[in-house]
Order: sequence, then structure tokens, then C-alpha cells
Amino acid sequence: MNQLLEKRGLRATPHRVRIAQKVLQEHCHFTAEDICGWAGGLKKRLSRATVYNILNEFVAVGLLKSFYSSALGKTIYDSNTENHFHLYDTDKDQILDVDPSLVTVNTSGLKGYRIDQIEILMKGRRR
Amino acid sequence: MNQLLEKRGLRATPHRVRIAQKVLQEHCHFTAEDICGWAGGLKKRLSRATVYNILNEFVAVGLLKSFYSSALGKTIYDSNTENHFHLYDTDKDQILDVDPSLVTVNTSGLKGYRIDQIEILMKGRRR
DNA sequence: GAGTATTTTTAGATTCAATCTAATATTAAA
DNA sequence: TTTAATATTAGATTGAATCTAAAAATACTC
Ligand SMILES: [Mn+2]
Ligand SMILES: [Mn+2]
Ligand SMILES: [Zn+2]
Ligand SMILES: [Zn+2]
Repeated sequence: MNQLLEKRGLRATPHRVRIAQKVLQEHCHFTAEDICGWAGGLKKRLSRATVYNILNEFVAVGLLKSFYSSALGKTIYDSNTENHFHLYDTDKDQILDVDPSLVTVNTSGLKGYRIDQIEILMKGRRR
Repeated sequence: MNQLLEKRGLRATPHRVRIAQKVLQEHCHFTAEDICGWAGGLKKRLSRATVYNILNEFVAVGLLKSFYSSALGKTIYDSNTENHFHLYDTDKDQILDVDPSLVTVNTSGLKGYRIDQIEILMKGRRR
């Protein structure tokens, strides 16, 4: 974990390591407030500023991605940094990852434009 | 314009008519603050509450659509209520409509889910 | 080690879009 | 009219996110 951080130019401070352990071990979606609320076995709670600082550093160095969910009205941090899309399960009230191979997008009709980024947010439910 | 409103169950009050004229005549993207800032040849400025009330009523009855732009960090109201996608032109700092026929999306790989809504936000620029 | 510079963390203030409140104004119905 | 329903309002409030300026922790130099 320490090397993971240092390889990206971030000093492996206790707070960064603690958040990294919580968040980078397995793919998950979470909000900044989730981390603020999470004590993490610590004596003192992390400051809100620290949480936002660290999460946004993680995004900047590519350890996390983030996107705004209109469904939830806040920024979601995503430890799956692979290219993928999102499906908001309206039954479970939960954001699911969608492998991009399952959704084919063809933008070749868009002549005259170079598309740098595509974000797909689906809403649905189990049938 | 009055019939347009009344057909959807909204009384054609002066404020609603004024905003409808400003906003429904041609396809455009705008923010609530755009309307608040716009005097509209009126003696008194519209209250912020009124602007949000009316715009959200228009969305509720299908005269407008709205979506949140992460690029701009606020809700965009859209007088194009046809199904379409959005391209944020990073050069012009402007949101463009993309006809859905120009972008084909195939979600049939997503077995076990019924997709009710797809939102596609692209970023790009003229080539 | 001490001393100094740099980075990190912090509590609380601030921002800003958006909503809410509770009173007033306007329109409709009786 | 009088009364009821609807619309508009200024300002307060909310809540996510950022900013500030000071304290704490860490690294660097001698
Ligand atoms: Mn959450
Ligand atoms: Mn605008
Ligand atoms: Zn994801
Ligand atoms: Zn549009």
C-alpha cells in the first residue's frame, strides 16, 4: 500500500494509508461523507478537509475516479479505475459497474468532432 | 403560448408566459441563474424561488428537460425535449445536442436488467 | 541531536446551487 | 363583494464542496 502511494508521488502518511486500505482493496463506490463518517478504528475522526484533499489527490494520480450522480445528488468516488459505465439500480438504490464490453457505443456518426470521453449513466432494475 | 401551458394544466400566468416565451421558442440550454439574471423587459426581477418553481413545473409537465452537467457544476435546463444526447465542446465551453441517430448504443449485453433510461455525456471538440 | 523548511492535517468559515418557509399578492369561484 | 385557491416573493436554510489560516507532523540540513 505504501509503495502504491509512493509510486504515484504521494507520501504514505497514516491518513492516506488508512483511506487507501479502506478504499482501494476492492472495487467500491462511496461518497466523501462515507469516509468522514467512517471512524476507521481511529481515536480521532478525520477532518472533512483532509478527506476531500486525500480523495481528490487519489483521483488526480489515478488511484480513484469520480463522477457526479444526479440520482444521489453528490460526487461518487470509484475505486474501479478501468473504463466502465454505470447503472443505477432504482430498486436497490445502488450504483453498479457495467463492463464496457456489454454496451457498445458507436459515435462514428458524429462527423467533425473528436470525442475524448464518453460517460454513460443508465437507470434500470433487475427484470 | 397560453394554450401550450394550459394544455399541460398550468395556468398561463404572466411569469410563466414570459419564461415560456424566452425559453420554449427555440431549442436552448440554460441555467436557472440565466433566467434570474435575465430581466426580460420587466420592471421587477423574478424571485429566485419563482424561477425554480416555474422551470421545475415545466420539467414536470414535459415542456423542458433537465440534467446535471458535471462540467459546469449545475443543473442545465433543456428546451429540446426530444430524446437526444449531449456533447460538451471543451473548446467552446458549450453543451451541444447530439441526435441519437448519430450515436448507436447497444445494451443487449446487459442481461438480467431492464434499462429504463440512458444518459450519454460526451466531451470533445471540433477536429 | 537541534534547528529549519516543507508538507500534511485541522476546525471552522465560506461558497454556491438549490430548496424551503411563511407571508403577501394575484387570480378564480361562489 | 366575500372567500377560497393558486402564484409569487424575500429571505432563511440546506448540504456538498472548497477555502483559510493556523497547528501538527514529517523531512532535510548541519
Ligand atoms: Mn454512499
Ligand atoms: Mn448558462
Ligand atoms: Zn464504477
Ligand atoms: Zn439538449
